[in-house]
Amino acid sequence: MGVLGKLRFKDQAFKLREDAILDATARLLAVKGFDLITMDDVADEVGLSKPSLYKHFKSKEDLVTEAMIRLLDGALAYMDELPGELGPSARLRSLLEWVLRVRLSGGLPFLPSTSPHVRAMLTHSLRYVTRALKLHRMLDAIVTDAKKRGELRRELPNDVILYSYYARTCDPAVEYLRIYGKYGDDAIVEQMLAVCFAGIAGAAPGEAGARFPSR
Amino acid sequence: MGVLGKLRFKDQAFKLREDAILDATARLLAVKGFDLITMDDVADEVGLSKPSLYKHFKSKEDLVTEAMIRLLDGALAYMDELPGELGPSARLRSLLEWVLRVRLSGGLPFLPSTSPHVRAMLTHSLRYVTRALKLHRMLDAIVTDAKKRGELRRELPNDVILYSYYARTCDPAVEYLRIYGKYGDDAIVEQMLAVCFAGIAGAAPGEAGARFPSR
DNA sequence: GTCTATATGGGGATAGAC
DNA sequence: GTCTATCCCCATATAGAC
Repeated sequence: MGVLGKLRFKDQAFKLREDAILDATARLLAVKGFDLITMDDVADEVGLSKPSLYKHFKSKEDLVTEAMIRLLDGALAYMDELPGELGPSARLRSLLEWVLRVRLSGGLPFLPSTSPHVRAMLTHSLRYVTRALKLHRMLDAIVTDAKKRGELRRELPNDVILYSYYARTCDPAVEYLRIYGKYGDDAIVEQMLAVCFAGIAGAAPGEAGARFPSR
Repeated sequence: MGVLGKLRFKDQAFKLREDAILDATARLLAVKGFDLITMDDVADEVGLSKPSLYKHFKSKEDLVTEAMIRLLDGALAYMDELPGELGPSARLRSLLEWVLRVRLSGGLPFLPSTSPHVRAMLTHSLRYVTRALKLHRMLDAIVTDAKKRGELRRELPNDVILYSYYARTCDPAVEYLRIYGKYGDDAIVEQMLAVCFAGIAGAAPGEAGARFPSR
């Protein structure tokens, strides 16, 4: 072993510390959002000093981008592990449930929704965009399949379904239900899934479908 | 008239300028969000200098809170103007449509969703909370009524419906549809309403209702 | 690679003239 | 009440010792 083993050990430790930093970043992102995070916060959370952070990530934007990339990787890995016999609609449900549970356990920043600044930052990262596009295409195919089977409403365009779906992953209703509604995590997930897929409207189609011209 | 008339004229001008400031604030909030707005931005947008802003509003938080209050007042006024014969579900649709159209025309900050900081700030304003509570109670009664009529799903608790409804007013899907989907405003509003009330699931209840245990 | 100490810049808020 | 000029804190990022 010798020198090579030592180097690999060092690399491992380095990687572990990086993971710890990214964990802390994700946790803080979920609580404070991008703008209000300070590098001091992250450093304190990990138990490192600020300059050490900059040895790992060259800027705050880089750090946050990396955390978001890891998040997408988690989602992609989750999709890969789903059993092959699962139908398209169930796949969508399952992924949304996973994302909501990650969020409820304090891990996930509901970030892509936030400021234009953050969106611009992420879309300028090739590595992020690559993963986002891969996931998007995968989900787009699933939606198409689900519509074919009648599991999703055929009259809705794919992008309307997908963007609404993405929005549910960062839906503030989750926070409201936890803070004001006093629901447990399981109940929140269940309700969110129900509303996402079935909507809030009941069986009376007359009134529910009625429109009132605004202005 | 004399002195009194002059004073009233001055007050009117003052009020008009305040409205202009609040308009600009709302516009900027919609674009940049609370954290990224600077008082210089607002001053420039209105064509005033920064210290003059502070003659009208004692702090940035005060300014933004006031803008949000005016927004709620607008919603309350809109609800008052709805024709009495309109059913509960149609009232909900109509208000959501109004909010979305305000947002699409660049006016509305989808704020209450954002950071804990902003939420704390607003909940500490008695005037804001009063209005929010008034609107909330009004909508709660409407939801109860709608469920009774079968226009909304009876198995959903009121707060689940309401928080989901609130979340739709600041749904990032609107931005995505405009930016990537290239839809017109009318189409976006229509799709958003459809998804909100009817969900994305289709008529095949077997698969759509299936669950997959996460983890 | 890790720390203490510091440079730099931006933005909220104000002083003081007019 | 409006402006110009300024204060001052805070947060990103770095210099330099160990």
